[in-house]
Amino acid sequence: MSTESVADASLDRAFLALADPVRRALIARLSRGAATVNELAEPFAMTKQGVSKHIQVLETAGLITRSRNGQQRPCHLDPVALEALTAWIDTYRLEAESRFRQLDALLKINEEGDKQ
Amino acid sequence: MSTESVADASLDRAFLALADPVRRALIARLSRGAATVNELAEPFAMTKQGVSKHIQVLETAGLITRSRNGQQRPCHLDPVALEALTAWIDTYRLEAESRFRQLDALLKINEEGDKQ
DNA sequence: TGGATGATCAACTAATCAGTTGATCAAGCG
DNA sequence: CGCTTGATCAACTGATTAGTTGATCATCCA
Repeated sequence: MSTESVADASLDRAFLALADPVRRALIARLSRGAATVNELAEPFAMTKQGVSKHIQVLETAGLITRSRNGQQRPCHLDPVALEALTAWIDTYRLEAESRFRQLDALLKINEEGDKQ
Repeated sequence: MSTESVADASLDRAFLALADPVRRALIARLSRGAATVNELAEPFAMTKQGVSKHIQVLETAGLITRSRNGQQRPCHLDPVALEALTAWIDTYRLEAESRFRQLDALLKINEEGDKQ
């Protein structure tokens, strides 16, 4: 296993970006389609600057991209970036699950042995 | 879609726990089997107290559990907690991917129309 | 009992983060 | 050109985080 996969600073930014309910709500909204800062800011009891900062965090983390439409700069969710995160988690989740299954099997064998 | 799924404070803690290379390395190590604080601390240029704090963050986030073996308190990775995170991400990733496919199909139809 | 070991608690510092206000930039419109 | 609107930049405050040192707790063992 490469050490990079845990020391990668882009994972720092991506997971940190998800560690905030406002940013998760932004992602949930963007999964239903692109939106501008004003549209994204509307549901929140927060200034537009505040939301803009959150969006910058998401963009720096690579989770969203921006386009240009006149004055507006719509945000788009990037599914590929999200997949990189699930891929990281699954690497270790599946390894741990595999271990658990082996352990269960081992315990079962010992139980059978005890009966005899 | 429930609003809780983005405002859940346990997701805050879990994603924040992953937003640190030391803690990700601990998870990578624990995916290969349980380990004590001393064992986990060994590879790091950090005090044991520092590593112990990271472990507490992981435990509070629900990503690991502790058991008791005499003096030792081994850490175990919890695959179920990891799966909750991939499940959250996948909800929005799949939705966004589905949108992208629809958009691609739409563009393709317009291209065909232009030819005629 | 008394010492060694695994691990945590408490207090402190330096750095980072969330949110605000006020100013600024850039594009559209009369 | 002037004015409005979408969005960002800059500076600042309060809260949280990462890491340290020193002390304490709990368990094992001679």
